[in-house]
Amino acid sequence: MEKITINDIARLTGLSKGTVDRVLHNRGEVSKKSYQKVMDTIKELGYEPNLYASLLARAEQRTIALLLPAHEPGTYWELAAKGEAKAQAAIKPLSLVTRQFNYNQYSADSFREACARVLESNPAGVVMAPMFQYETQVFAQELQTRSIPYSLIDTKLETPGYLSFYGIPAYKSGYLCAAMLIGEGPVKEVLIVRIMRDKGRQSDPTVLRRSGFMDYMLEHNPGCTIRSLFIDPEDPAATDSALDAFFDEFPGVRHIAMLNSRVHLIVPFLERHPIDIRVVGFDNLDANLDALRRGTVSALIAQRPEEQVHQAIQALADRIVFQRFPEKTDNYQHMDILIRYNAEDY
Amino acid sequence: MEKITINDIARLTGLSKGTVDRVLHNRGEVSKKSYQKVMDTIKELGYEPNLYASLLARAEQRTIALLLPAHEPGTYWELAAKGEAKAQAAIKPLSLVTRQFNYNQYSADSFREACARVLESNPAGVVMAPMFQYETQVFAQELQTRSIPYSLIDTKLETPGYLSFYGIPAYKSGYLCAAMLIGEGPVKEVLIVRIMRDKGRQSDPTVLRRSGFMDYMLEHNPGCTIRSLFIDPEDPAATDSALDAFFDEFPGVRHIAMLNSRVHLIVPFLERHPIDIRVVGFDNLDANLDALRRGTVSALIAQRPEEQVHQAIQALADRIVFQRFPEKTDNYQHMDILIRYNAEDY
DNA sequence: AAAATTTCCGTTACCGTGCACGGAAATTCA
DNA sequence: TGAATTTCCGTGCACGGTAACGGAAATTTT
Repeated sequence: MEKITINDIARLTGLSKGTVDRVLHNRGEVSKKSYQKVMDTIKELGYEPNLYASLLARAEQRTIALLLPAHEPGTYWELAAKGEAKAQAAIKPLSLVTRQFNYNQYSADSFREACARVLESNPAGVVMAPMFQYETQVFAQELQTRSIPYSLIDTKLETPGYLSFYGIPAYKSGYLCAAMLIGEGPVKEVLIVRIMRDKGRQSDPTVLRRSGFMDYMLEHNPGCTIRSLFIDPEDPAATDSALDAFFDEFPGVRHIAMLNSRVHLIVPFLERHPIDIRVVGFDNLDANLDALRRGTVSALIAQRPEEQVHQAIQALADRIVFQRFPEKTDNYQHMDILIRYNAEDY
Repeated sequence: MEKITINDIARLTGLSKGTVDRVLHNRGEVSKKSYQKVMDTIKELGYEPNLYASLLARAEQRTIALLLPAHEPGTYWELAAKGEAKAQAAIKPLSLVTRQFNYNQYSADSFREACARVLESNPAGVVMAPMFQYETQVFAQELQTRSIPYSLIDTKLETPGYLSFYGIPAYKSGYLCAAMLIGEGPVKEVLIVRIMRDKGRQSDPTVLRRSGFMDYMLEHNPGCTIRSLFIDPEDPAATDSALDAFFDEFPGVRHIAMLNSRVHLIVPFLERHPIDIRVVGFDNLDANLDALRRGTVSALIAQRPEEQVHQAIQALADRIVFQRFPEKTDNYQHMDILIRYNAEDY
């Protein structure tokens, strides 16, 4: 089981390793005859280049671009950004670094502009959390022509030739949310609190999540009335009064779901009005975890965005450095259920 | 931002790279003074060895030994063994391989014998799931004198100089189990099904788990009667009749907990007797997951043993190859709550 | 046919570490 | 004090590829 090296090939073909190298990277300047001879004996001996030697000789640092929505402290995308740090450490020994590019998740223009910046940086790979179907496709197309591999996280938009996807199944997460909210028991009415800005937009995962929620309700609790209330994350006072007005009108509601990461927005209201309400939300933001530990929120469904970026970066690194392709393209992750008693070590 | 190499260190200290190398791998033959000087400038310049060059130069394979209880198909320890495969792939580029050594978890002799085999194989590191306090300490001692780093998983026994521990907090897991079983509601009586063989043994995590369970009951439901039933995993018929007898005597019981991974053992009984019983168990064995999906088991608390071995191996690899020490020695993992609706993508 | 190109290939100096080998300096022994 | 060890350290090759450089051979141009 001897290791075949480039020198063996050179010796056997009667050529020099310089020529063999030229063949391997087909950068020309080799006669047809020599080319064939080298290719043949490579195949015959099953030669495989030594990655380390190759990387050592090249010794350049390549970078993986991270294309994420801009994030304020304490918001969902900040969690994702945290995964970058972990991944950094892991890929550093591979001479890879990451670099983050942000865009405004409510502006396609800003996304386009961020894409341009990414391309300009000439990355070895890209991890992105896409929001805009069309723009993302255009970008993916461009990446493909430049043969830059890319992975998707969070939202799986249909784009050509992505290396891998990491995220939770959106529909099922809504279904699970409903199950956590009402269980099997009959409930007369539930409230879904939604974000005003999302009203027109209806991003893909939000729609799917709500549809999973609705289906669970239909299957397990068809008689239940589902009410909606829109709040403005920028305006806590308005949020409070909207909730006040809502409970004036529908005082019997005892179950609230929020299908996004913003459940902490309604926590102040809930804690001022000591009615026993069951509340289920998403994602392990610090503010959410605090509310969970205090008992104001009953359960959270968490999707570990840190893990998503971590794994996506890892997959890209494997592809870039080792030419390894992931076994599965679509990696749906486990949805974590957090309650008061298992949130501590999270 | 120039890359610091071993030559830079040599030049700056006025020594040769041979000496620097000896310091880096502390294989002696270096005077105290030189050692200090090298260490200082390494730290000062933030030198990090080039992985590729190192691997290229060495090109030998070292092995990490995995010391686990022997596992039949479909048992808890089989899950742990699965983590080995994942870790294999990750550490392969580091010229590391893993090798598994098994012992009978009910025989200290067999453990001792397995330890001997591990030592004989001269591993670069050891990951072990210990069961026997005394024997484990002896073994750990021996590893230390040979300066072989080791990590613990699953059960944290007090041993000298372990590199890291990965597992779930045993006490809290029992507490959580009780919470999942009865929630806040008052319950008159619950049944804990236990494994006969464990009766005398009382391994550390089992005791802690039960005590967490009891404390939750005491705090949230003091009036509840807690009954125990011992079953023999080797004898399904006896298990069935024991359960039959139990429910003849206490027909009112509607809540069952099993504080180990064997909840699947009582599933056949439960599915033949269509009483609406809430059942909570541990660990994502296939048989348990199936029962969960069918609704026979209400919830499982999973501890991802695959992750435990994976991370433990990774930590060891970091230590062995990069001389990097983990930030935290004790890594308590998150306890996953599995119910019917989030078990699919697990 | 000589000169000018072009094509093709071998040589060689790296890349950053690991480690065997041998020798100088310091220490211990006789 | 000289010999024998021991301690400590430098030298130099190996690991397997990469790519610049320059030169010989083949081809084209004048």
